[in-house]
Amino acid sequence: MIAEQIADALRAALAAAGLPEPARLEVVPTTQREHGDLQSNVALTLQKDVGASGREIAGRIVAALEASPPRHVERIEVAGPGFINFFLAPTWLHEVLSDVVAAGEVYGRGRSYEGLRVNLEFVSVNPTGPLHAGGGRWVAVGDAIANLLAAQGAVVHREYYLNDAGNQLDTFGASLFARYEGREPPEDGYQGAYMIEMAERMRAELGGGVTEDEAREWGLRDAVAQLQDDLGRIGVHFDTWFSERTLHEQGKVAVVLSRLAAGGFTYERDGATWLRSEDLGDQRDRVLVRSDGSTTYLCNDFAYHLDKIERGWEHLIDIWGSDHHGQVRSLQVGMCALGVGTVEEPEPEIILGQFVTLVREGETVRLSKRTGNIVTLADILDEVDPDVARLTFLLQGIDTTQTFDLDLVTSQSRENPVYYVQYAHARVASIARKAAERGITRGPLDATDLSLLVHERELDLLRSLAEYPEVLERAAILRAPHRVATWVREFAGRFHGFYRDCRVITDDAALTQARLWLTEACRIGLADALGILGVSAPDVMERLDDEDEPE
RNA sequence: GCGCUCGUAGCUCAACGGAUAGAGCAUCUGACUACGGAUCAGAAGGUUGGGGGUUCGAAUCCCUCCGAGCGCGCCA
Repeated sequence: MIAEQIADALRAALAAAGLPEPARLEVVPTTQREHGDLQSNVALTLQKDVGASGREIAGRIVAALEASPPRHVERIEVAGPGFINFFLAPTWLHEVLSDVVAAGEVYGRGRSYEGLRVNLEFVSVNPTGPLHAGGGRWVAVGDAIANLLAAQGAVVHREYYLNDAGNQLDTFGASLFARYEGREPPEDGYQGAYMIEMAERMRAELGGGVTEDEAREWGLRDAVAQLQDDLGRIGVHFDTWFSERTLHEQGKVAVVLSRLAAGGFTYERDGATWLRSEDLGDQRDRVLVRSDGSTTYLCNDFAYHLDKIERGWEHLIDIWGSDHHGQVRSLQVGMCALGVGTVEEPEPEIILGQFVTLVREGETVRLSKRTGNIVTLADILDEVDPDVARLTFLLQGIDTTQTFDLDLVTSQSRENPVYYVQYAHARVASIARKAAERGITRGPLDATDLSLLVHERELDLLRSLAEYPEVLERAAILRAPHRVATWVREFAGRFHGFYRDCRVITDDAALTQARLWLTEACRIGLADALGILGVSAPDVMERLDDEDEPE
């Protein structure tokens, strides 16, 4: 990579000029063309240590650099308060094209997490009903993060934690049973209309004489089947559906309790067993075993996360809704007491996501599975492509609440950015088809004169491709798939601009060859980024007619 | 009351502590009888909620105030 080459040259120049080397030496793309291609702030960071102005230090560095200029560098200048700007010859971008094509499907992959065995748990909503629309955010984000980590060499396991034990399920069972018997569900039960349909299906399948226990079990299986169906429709597969019950059946919860007790982390009060979590850094102590002998969710969660470690996963990541932020510390300090993770690097890592606000006709739609006012993910998928749903959820970072306008996403789904990006991909494929029709095929890359690619549009595409590996790496490290979405939208925009200004198939055979290879590199970038996001990259898109235009 | 998260164009959102804060939508003006017009070019739109501080440099880090969301159970 050119940035590393220049960073190396900078280090040599610093040594030659008798200057110290900063802890972090940055060489990054410029934000403005007139500043060149790459910039370094190294002189600015040294001002205090060296006791000279940024411009003065930069001047000394540049003088040393120019004694033996790095490859591809045409010009170096000192700008502003002391930035060092590098103006590169287009040849560096032609090498990028070769790199992309040579790497093919693995272009952009990194090794930040090479070999790390990661267990990523996400979605994990209670099996008491369908996935609601906002849950789609966790589905899309979790799957994309899994892809990002895998692209950095991690071995990623997607896991769904099935809360098939505990109060929620009992309440759910009681509600279903009540509907089955034609009664209203309990006051604190599940009131949703889907429960009535579920009860009818159960009656059709099992007939009469069903007990409450049987109803709960049937409902559980039915709800899980629905969840799996919804997830299948949006194209997400979980490697493990982990049953909470097995933790109890295999005595894993009891083991956790005895280990914590043996470590002196627990005490008895008011007939309950408490964890000394405040001493460990939590806001207060937490109950592990209630006075009725049952274990709390937190206690079970310790057993669950310990089990993940025992199954061989080195790093645990959970994606939670922000309403659970109060539990993060409790879980992490407890795991620490159990010998998993440290204060500095706690396990599990928790990614907190803000909620989705659904808006319909300008009004916020309040969701509640309990009261039954629910818009499901399936409802959304009935109206839009899974690709549209996925990308919509991936457009923005998860640390702010997302407004999901149902009217916009459904009635104007054709204006969704997903089509903008997919269209770029389809255009590449279309060019290839058109070339084939005319009997033009790509020759060997090493026999292609890439130096013909000098149009600003062409160079912009290659600049984007050059940055892509770093975009992927940062997105993985920051757990921020929206960065990939941002990149691919910009890249698609650059492709559309190129398409307009640079005709690929022309009478100029040499230029046609070079541009065909360029479009191939673009295809690789588009397809890979879409793949990371879990969005398909079609070769053909349905033609839109004017009659389809909504008025 | 205490804690967590957030506040950027009319709207929805970007922006490794970097130079003049960027896109899309909406609005306005334009574009090839063309490799697919689900496209492209341009205009307009900002005191980054307010105020302090840290430093060469702050939307970003710290403090404070204002506003929003969410937590603070022997619920999950």
